Amino acid sequence: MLDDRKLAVLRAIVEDYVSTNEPVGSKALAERHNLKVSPATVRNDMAALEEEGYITQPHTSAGRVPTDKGYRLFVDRLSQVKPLSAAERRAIETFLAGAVDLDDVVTRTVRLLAQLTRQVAVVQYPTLTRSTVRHVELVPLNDRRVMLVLITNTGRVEQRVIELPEVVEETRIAHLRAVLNACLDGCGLSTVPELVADLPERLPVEDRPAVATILSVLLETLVERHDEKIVFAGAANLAGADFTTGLRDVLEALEEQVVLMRLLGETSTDTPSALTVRIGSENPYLRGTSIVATGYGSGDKQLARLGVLGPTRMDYPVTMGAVRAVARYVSQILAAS
Amino acid sequence: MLDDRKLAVLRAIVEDYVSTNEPVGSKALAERHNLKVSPATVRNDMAALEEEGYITQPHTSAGRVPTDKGYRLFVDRLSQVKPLSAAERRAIETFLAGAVDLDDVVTRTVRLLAQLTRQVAVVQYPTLTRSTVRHVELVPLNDRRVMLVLITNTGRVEQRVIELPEVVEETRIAHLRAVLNACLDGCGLSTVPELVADLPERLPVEDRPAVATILSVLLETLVERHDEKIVFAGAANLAGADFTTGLRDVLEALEEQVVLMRLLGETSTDTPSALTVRIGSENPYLRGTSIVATGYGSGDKQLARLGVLGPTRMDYPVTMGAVRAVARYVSQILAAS
DNA sequence: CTTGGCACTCAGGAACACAGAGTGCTAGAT
DNA sequence: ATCTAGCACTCTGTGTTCCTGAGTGCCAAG
Repeated sequence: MLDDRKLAVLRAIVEDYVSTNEPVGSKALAERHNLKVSPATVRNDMAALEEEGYITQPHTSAGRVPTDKGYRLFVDRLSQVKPLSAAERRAIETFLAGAVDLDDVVTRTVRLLAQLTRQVAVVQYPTLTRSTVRHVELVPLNDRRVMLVLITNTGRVEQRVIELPEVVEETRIAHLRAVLNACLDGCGLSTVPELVADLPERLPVEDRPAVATILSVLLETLVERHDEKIVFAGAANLAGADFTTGLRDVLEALEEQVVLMRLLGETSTDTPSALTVRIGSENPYLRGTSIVATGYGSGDKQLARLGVLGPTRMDYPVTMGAVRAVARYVSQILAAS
Repeated sequence: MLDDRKLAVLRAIVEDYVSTNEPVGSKALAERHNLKVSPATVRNDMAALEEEGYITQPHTSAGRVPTDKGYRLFVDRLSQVKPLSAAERRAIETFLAGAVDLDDVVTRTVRLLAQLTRQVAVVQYPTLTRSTVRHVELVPLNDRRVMLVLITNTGRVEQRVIELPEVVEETRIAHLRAVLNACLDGCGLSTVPELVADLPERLPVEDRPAVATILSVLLETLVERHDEKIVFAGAANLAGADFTTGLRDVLEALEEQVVLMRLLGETSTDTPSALTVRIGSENPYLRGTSIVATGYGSGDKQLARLGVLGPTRMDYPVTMGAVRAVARYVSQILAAS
């Protein structure tokens, strides 16, 4: 039903349309790609492809344009992820190498990816719940206030100022800190609630109000950042592109953490390190855009996701190559630190 | 040369043009605002105003449009900052009240301001250099690594992982921490370099390499964040507006910390709490946009600036009211915490 | 199954006319 | 001295028409 030549025609249509942004006709197609057949033959194939829903024409007697379904087939079967050039690889390495902390890694990554793909890049902060506790610190600020600092193995630091219900001596605070660390060090964040559940009972009764306050803040910190922050960069790249859905909608989505989260997160599959591509109407919101995403993280644990958002008419092989490469480098950086 | 009526005409032109986005003609003007003169008279005044450069016509025989100079006069002499409605004030209060830490305050503020003005809001993080040290913490991670945490009176926390040149016992670290805090607590960040200058000499010689490493990181932390981060929100509001300079340029500027910094920062004057307005070509970059900004901060110290960026054709009285109100509320919040 | 030929369709651009809004100017009214 | 009314003029924006060219679908021959 779809023989090799028809697939070749589809591939050619996608490639031409992506690079020219104009509906591609049978004649130009037969010339530019050396299919060794006449335009008329190409037309027949096109008719078949249109019949199947892979391409469409904006108006009667214009060239053809790929549909979402067409792009899908192209991505799945007709294209290969394009590796980056050596120069690009070097650029990535040097750019990411200079990062000083987690914030910096994320910021650099998102900018890098935006620049590399000339699209909007989106990076999710490593999710706390999959991280482990490296250290808990209680810093007395004065006799009624302590600062809780939670450090994770990904280098992320969360802090909260806590008002205590009563004056607590520094030595008690120090003791509590020791207990907390003994209890939590190295444990997964998601296990923290169980681990601290019986903690108040194991401490002197006079400390319980203060402990309860501190623990509730600790748990709140864990919950609050449960689905983690997402940052983006490269919004300027939207200016040129034309979206079927309004530009406004896209910009709004970018500032709406929840929407972004779903766009990125819902793509996660059994093998999170695989590239996932969502094309146009496959997206839950933002029907007019495509998303190329993948997981990243230190070692074998996937911590979070990053990706690129752009118009459906996008150079998928190149974009996929860039996303994959950046994800790998970031994972390396995170593993090293 | 510019009598009261001419000024009234200019005010009317600005107001009409801002609300309709169309060049305003003499007839409509004479009707809508009850200047009690005929269109012909208005025309004479308009001719005078154009002569002086306050208004211009896009093409012969179209209505008039204010020039940058016209807006400037309007802002300086013809308009009053419009206070917010009671409902808006309540909204601000409740929205900002829920903030849990400095990051949260800034994030909420910038979103609030964007929503309130329907423009792009820009908020600069409180500058470290004007803050004071509240606490320095050294957290041993293992025998070769410590984490340096610097807490300021604005609630900002900076942290760095430090690789020590040699193994240092925990007790030594604790001692150094005590010394550092005794030395720095409550001091202005800008005075830190002098204060720690002779510190190595006052400590046992065997600790010096480690101390030197730690101090250099501490100083680096101070310097690096010297000009602070700027965040923005409300980019979606750009979608509707039309900029003389391209939309792309504006989006690029928003992601370019340095440019934003200058746009916000260079407006600072002797009295930083005053509203500053830069109109169109008065801006160093981004000629086609206007910026309404002001300082904010706890107490009488101005810590940083916040503001709004939008098209030159902007409702200045309303925008100025919103910026002023938000700045005041944020200052309150910061002072309270 | 492929190819060449042919009639058909439609978007986009050029040429044109025209209505409407707005102006500048001058002469009269206050 | 200033305001007003009238009038001729100048534009932009819009609607109409026409035309070209790219591209198609179909059919009959290779």
